[in-house]
Amino acid sequence: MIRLLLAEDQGMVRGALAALLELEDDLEVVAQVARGDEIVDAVLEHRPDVALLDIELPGLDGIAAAAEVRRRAAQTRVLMLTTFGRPGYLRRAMEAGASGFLVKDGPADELAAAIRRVVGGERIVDPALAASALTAGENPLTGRERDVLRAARHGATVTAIANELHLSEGTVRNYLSSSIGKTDAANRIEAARRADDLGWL
Amino acid sequence: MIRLLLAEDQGMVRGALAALLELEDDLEVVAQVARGDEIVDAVLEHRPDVALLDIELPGLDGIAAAAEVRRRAAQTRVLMLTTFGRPGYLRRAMEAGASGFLVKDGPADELAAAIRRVVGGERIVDPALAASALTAGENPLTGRERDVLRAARHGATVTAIANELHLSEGTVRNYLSSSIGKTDAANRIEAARRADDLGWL
DNA sequence: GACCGCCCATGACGAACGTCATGGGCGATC
DNA sequence: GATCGCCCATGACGTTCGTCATGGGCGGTC
Repeated sequence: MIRLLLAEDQGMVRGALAALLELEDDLEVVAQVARGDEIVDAVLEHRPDVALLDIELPGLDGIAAAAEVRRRAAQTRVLMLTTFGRPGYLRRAMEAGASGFLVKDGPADELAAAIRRVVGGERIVDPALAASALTAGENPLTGRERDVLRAARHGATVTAIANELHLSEGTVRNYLSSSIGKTDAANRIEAARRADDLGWL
Repeated sequence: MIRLLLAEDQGMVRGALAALLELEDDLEVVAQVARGDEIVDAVLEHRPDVALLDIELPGLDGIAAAAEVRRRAAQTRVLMLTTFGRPGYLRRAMEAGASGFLVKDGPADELAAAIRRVVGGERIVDPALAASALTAGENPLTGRERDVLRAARHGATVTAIANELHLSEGTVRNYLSSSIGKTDAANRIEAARRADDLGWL
């Protein structure tokens, strides 16, 4: 019997996935959590064989939780399950020690199959996603560049960003300019969008 | 036996929801589709009692599909099931003739309960969402204002928008300006974001 | 027929943005 | 100890953005 932990913030999706997995004779959902910061405690308490983690979760993102799980409960394998197949997500998930990376777009029967393969020691990666992760390359943004792009995502002005990050306005413009260059964008918004799509933020 | 059609673009979520619903003795999923433009044909072919529709679907959005279903197969009731509880979505879904509106955030057992109530002739709406739909009011944007905001969402420049919509640049700036005013925003990006959050685009 | 809202356009002006040059401080690398 | 990357800052310059005034065309309403 393969014991599973399920971390997913949308209640209906979480319940539905649990129903789907319980249909399989060899799978058993032993814990469900809705927040990223509840993952580690639940893993330590229930000791699942596989932790199925969404990435975008309240409290703590799934990738950070994955790293923590690997560190504190090495016998639990981590399988990421996400809506967004962003190259940077895949890269970071793998660096965090995940055993696999699935996008929710795929067919439903792929999930149980992937879980069994992960338990068998395999690492699961969507080939197309792996290719785009390789061509996209490393995240070229520096820490501050990520900061200003994150702040600029929803249309904040230079003044607002400067206040938020305690920087001078000129410095903010400089970081925005270099970020725009690195993302091949025409302006801050396109830069933020591209960086986000690549999982760089 | 309540016969269901399921429209949802993410394969794993669709399969999982089907598994969840099949657990109920009185529910039966008779058709599943991944695209909005496949909904009407599938409804006409399978004649479900309830069509469970996601809103953001490829091909045709779920609200437009709902209107079409009401028109061509009036005995099939429509229950919207979406990730985003946007006031404008709710309003438009109801205007399109939907019998209910659920967000995926809710508990999984709410889904089957809502389906049974919809079959019984009730209309299901999240109270909090209904309140925000009422306070948000009608969509104040004109057709062209929506057009330029949609085009501006991802950082397109005035020149790019003007070319895309075959307008002069001054006209585009005017529409952006009025949209910014109506959304209480400081710039085009914030305006686009707010309008999007309210389901106005 | 007057009025109103939406459409489209032009011109002008101040504010914000994106770029470039320049420079100092700091830790890591060689 | 020199080099390099990242951090932060300033000043200057040209471009784009957001606003306002103004006006014509067009369809619907009172």
